[in-house]
Amino acid sequence: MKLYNTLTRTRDEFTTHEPGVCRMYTCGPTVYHFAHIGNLRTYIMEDVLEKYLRYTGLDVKRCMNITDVGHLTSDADTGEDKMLKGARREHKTVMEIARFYTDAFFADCKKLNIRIPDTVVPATSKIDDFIQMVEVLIEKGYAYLSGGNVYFDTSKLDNYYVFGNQEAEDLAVGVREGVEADEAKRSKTDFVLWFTKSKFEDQELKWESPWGLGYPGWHIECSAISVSALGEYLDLHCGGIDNAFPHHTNEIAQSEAYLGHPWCPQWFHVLHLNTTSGKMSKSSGEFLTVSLLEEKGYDPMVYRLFCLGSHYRKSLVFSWEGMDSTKTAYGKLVSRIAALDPDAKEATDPDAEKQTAQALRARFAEAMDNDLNTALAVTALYDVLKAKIGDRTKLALIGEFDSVLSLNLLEAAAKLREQNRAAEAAKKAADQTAELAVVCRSPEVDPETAAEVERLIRERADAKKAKNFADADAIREKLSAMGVTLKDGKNTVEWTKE
RNA sequence: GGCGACAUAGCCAAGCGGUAAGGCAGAGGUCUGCAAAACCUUUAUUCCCCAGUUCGAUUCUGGGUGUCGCCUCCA
Repeated sequence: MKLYNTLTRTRDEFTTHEPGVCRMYTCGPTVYHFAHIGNLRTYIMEDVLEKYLRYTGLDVKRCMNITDVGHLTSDADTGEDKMLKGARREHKTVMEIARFYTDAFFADCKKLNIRIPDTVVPATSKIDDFIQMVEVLIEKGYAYLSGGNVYFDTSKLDNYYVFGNQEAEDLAVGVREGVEADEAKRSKTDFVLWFTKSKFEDQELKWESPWGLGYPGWHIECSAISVSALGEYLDLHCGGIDNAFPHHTNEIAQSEAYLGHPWCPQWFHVLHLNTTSGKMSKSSGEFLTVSLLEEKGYDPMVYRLFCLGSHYRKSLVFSWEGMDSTKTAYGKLVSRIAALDPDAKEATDPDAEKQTAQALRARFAEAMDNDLNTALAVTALYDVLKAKIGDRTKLALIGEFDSVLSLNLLEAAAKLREQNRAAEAAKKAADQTAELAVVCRSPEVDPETAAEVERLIRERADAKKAKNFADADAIREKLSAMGVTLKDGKNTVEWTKE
């Protein structure tokens, strides 16, 4: 498989240190707020990558950290979030807040079919490891104490800017407002390993350390957690593109200084989800969550398909128009799969069938092998549907591909097939008795509304029978205003509600 | 100021030197009192602009233009 590597800036053949095993690390969320769908784009793409690596037969050992320390009370997010405000009002501790948003994050992952990594490590559970790593860095001469904090000395490295061709002099310190140069640093690229002088006044979590009461720097947690969970040789490190610098750059500096040898050869970065006005972020712009998408009537799978429709290394612009078109596409895809017969007869020419299936499989693999081309992998789904092979083979292939894409295709199709069967039965019964059957296709509608809708539908049917089409259309208009869509059959009317 | 990415139909999007996938929307058709849904058919002589390399460039090179991101909160 070829995968773009931010370190080499080329698409490299993906290899692992130990054959057959892939050690994969993912930067997890900072749990002081709900994850927005832009954060989740990165996790979706990483999830597809992990699942595809498994699909190719690799034993993936994956670890993710949870940042529950150090950034919980920065000034960027004061008073913005009601939950956080509420938590404060209710005198909840920072740990309770972290717990709450960690659970919320995993709940979102579940909705989006994102597999939870084997090992999930909250930063606060590994403070001893961080301290030990910082001690070693000081011992080895890579770190120094200044102004109460421990800093990493970037001047000790031969190559610090691994992800860019930037020179230290070209870095503009304080480009962003509110960022001040730290006078205690020897060099402006140095970064903090351990704080005892908190820059956040209400920092709640502090631990004893050889350098005094304090808390770890932002970068040390990923280095320490990764080494302790996955060992000295990592195969693949993932994260959002914004982490490339400074977070990942600093991780490499720390880890390699600590280990004394090269650490991770392959870096996978997902580009951002943008809104039309710019980047979606916690501190600015539109903030969209999975729950909000659901409230607006979008199945989380629609968002997953939206993400899969474009390449992870291109920034993706979110739009409601795009979501609508994806929603339609997803619905059609599921209904085409539902139309396949799971009990279809065996193929008449099994060899030809096998050959075609193999070609389709190859097309899927070729797409994914080519730097995770998920858009083409989705197209492979359509290729399966169009192929001249039996329904059972089609369903098997779709199931196989969906073990990687995780769009819930088979489950959604089975559900729809069940609904179709029920509607079919009602239709048959109606045809026999020649009485109108009203079939509701939106089971979540409350009984009162459903009864009212049914009453109107019957009224309309009577008007139609009397050839009073104006009244019939008026009733349909009324229903349409209620968000109800009708589908007329011979002796049945099926309806759905938004 | 420095570093980096991207530009393909009305919209989203693939394409990695051999003559423009796929999805959505649109158009035409079947069905229907009219609709809706579903299904079938159809939709880019051309890929931001200008040079160059090549038998051949959307793909490679150089130069423009535009959009976006990063430069110590960020996925």
